[in-house]
Amino acid sequence: MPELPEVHTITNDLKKSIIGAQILDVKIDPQYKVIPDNNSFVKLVKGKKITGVSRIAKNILIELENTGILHFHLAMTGRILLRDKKTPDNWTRVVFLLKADNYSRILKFSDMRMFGKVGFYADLAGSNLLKKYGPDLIFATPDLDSFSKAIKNKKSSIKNVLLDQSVVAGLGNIYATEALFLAGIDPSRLSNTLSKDELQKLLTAAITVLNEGIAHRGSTLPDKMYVDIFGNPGSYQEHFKIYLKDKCPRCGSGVLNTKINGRSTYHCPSCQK
DNA sequence: ATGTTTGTTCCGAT
DNA sequence: CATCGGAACAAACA
Repeated sequence: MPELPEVHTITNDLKKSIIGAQILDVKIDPQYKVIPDNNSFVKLVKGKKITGVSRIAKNILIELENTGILHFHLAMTGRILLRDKKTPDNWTRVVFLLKADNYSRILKFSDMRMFGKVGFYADLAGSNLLKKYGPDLIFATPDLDSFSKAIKNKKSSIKNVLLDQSVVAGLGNIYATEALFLAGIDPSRLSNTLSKDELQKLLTAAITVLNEGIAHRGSTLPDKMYVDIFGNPGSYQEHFKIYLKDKCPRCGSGVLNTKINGRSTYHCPSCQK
């Protein structure tokens, strides 16, 4: 599910909602496995105070006073929910009981398909999170030269390269598809055939769609899987130009739905060259 | 029953 | 050894 805009929205909302709270208790579904292991996780996290919330690429980090970092990756169907009272939520895997001076809340990690990850790390260095990412398209926008170099270094379709988080961090299947439409580039083009001008358009388009996604609090597809921490859907899906579309909004041509490296791709054969 | 699905990692081929 | 593409991870829905 979540690409950068969804993860960014969740991170910002958590930042406003849970900093200063103490984690009174942690419950893990015994069928579910966290890192390093369920027993150690509970021991390490229980009783700790939350001092910060941040995002690295599509990872959410909750900093705990003096002890370390809670790490969440939502993958395809992960959710983080903040509830005021006990509420039945599907696919709940880990539950944190939070207590602050003026409230008690329940923080839940839910994940239908269980591709996501929950872990505790004593520090960032132990987490691998610092190594594998290219520049964050929102926090550390690359300049054209470094973007070009990273893109041309790869031998694959431009769509596939945009999904490679070690090239640039943040795009997923939907926003990469939208960015390529906005830039007028055929997603199946080999990345090393793009001109400087096309790369500039693509970089600008990628940053634009991610910012618009954030402004609309993310995208919720027809399956309703993505919701924010309050359980509310995003609305950027109402502004998709090409993803899931039949007709090109620019020229009216039929949109082609193809697969590139196994991922569903939409493009206009007339507007994207 | 079969084919889809917002992400990432691992493995075999090149 | 590095890189790429496909399979796998697992669950629900049409």
